[in-house]
Amino acid sequence: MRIATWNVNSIRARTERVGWWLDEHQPDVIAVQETRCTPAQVPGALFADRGYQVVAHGVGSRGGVALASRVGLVDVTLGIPGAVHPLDLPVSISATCGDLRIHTAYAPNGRKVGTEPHRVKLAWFALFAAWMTIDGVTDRPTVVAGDLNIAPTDLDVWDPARYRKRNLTSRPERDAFAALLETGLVDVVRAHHGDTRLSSWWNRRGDFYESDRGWRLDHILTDPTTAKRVRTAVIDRRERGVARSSDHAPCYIDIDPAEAGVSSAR
DNA sequence: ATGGTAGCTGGGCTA
Repeated sequence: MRIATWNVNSIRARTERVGWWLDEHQPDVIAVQETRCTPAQVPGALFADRGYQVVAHGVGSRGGVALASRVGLVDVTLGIPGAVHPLDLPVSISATCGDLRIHTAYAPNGRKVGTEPHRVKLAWFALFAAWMTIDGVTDRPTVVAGDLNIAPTDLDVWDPARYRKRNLTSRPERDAFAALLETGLVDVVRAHHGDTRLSSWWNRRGDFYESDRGWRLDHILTDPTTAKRVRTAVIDRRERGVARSSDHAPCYIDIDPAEAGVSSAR
C-alpha cells in the first residue's frame, strides 16, 4: 500500500504534472494540499480516469485540500468537527481508505512569529491534535499526511541558526509538532532517514533548490504499529526540479500488509 | 536584513 502527500500549489496549474506523477508512482492514496480551488473546480478526470475516488475541501483561490483513493474512500469528515472561528479552517480531511484511517491537512502557514496568524496556527495545531486523539489514532492503523508548515528539528532546515526563531522553525511551533506526535504518532519519514538533512520544500525565489537550501515541511506520520510496517519512506526531490512543477516535493510511504492473525488494535 | 518567483486575478496578496 503506497500513501503519498503533495502540496501541488494549484491543482489546476499542476494537472499535467500530477497526472504524470500518479502514472509513474502509482500511489493507492494521495493527499493533496493547496488545491487553490473550490471542490467543484478540482479536475475530476485527473483522478477518475486513473480509478481514484476523490473528495475535496476548500473555499477558493487559496489553500484547499483533497484526498484521492483507489482503495475506497468512506467515513469522510471535512475539517475538524466542532471547530469554531477562527479555527474552523477548511484545511483538513479525514477518511477511511481500505484498512487505513487517513488524515490530510494543510496547516496554517503562520506568516510571522508573534502575529495573529501565528497564534491561530499554534491554536489550530492544539485543536488538530485533540481531533487526532478523539478519532483514535492509536486504536486503528492511521496515517496523517500533509503540509504541516513546521520544520520539526534542526535537521529539517538548511540553515538552522539563521532561522531558529522564525516562522516554520520557532520553538512554539516545534512544541506544537511534538504535541501532535504525543497523541501517539511516529514521524516515519524521519525514522527511515536517520540524522540526514531532509527537505520537502524549496523557495521558488532565487536559487534555493539548485543550492539545496530547503525546509522539510511536508510530513507523513503513523501510529506505532503501522510504523513497523513502513518499508520505505521517500521524498521525491527530483520532481521539485522538473519544469512547471510545484515548489514542494511529493512524499510517500510504502506499507507492508498486516501479518495474518496479528491484530493492529491495541 | 533584503530580495528573489509563481499563482490567482485582474491590483495586490500569499506563500
